[in-house]
Amino acid sequence: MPELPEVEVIRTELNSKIINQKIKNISNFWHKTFVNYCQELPINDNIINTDRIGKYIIFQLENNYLVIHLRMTGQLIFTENSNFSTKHLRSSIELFSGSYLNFYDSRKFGRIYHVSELKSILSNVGIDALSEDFTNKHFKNMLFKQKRGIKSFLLDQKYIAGLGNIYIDECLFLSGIHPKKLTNEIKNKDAEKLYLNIKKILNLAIENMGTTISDYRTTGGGFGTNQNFLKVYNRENEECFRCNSIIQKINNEAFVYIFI
DNA sequence: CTAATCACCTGAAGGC
DNA sequence: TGCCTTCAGGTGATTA
Repeated sequence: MPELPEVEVIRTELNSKIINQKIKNISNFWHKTFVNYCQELPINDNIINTDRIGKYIIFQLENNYLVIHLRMTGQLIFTENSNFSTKHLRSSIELFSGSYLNFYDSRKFGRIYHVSELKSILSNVGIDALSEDFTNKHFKNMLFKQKRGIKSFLLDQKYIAGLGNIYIDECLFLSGIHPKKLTNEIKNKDAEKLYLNIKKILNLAIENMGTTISDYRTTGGGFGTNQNFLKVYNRENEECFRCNSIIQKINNEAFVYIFI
């Protein structure tokens, strides 16, 4: 499912395609997908810039923003003409260039918000995991103030934004930390290791164009390749690469792995 | 405060 | 073939 790396690949690809393009029309085919907090649709607005916080993609318009969350199955597909599939098409942004940015979403969980202020949507979203302001010190401050399972903490977007099941499992595995380990009991050295692995694994996944397990696609409809390098996610009942024991799943929530 | 559960939705996969 | 159940899991709301 799309997490920070997938969303960042999509944002980067779109950046070169839609900046300085003018919106001609927006068509919506599922009543909940497009959430308009403004008076009108942003027709005739220029797309000035793109940004990303956690799993949210942000299009800065002239006076307001489009904020997109793909949730589980959302896809943003860019096409240069009107010859495209309408299966699972929930929203379509037509540009004056004749191109379309189409939002496909089989499960209908994804959203496009049209807002005049970002805080109306992003007020509960914490610091982006790849932000330069997200430092090791900042991480440890948040970590040691909590007393909860480390995976649950990392999943909570109000502290660190962008991590989901795939990359949390990979980061914890690489750091040798059990997903249910309590945050306040994690050793200083392990916390630092985890911090560095978060940055490392996210950046590697971006280089690999994201992880395609089922629905994630790049804006041209292509697959990522990072699924070929996963060490623990999606490997239930397979042998651990480190100790050869069998990887087990707990509560649909996390993976357990046994160390030598 | 945290944890657990449900709701939102659909399609794929597996059992019978 | 077909019906039924389970599972995938991001987020927000609700309950304990």
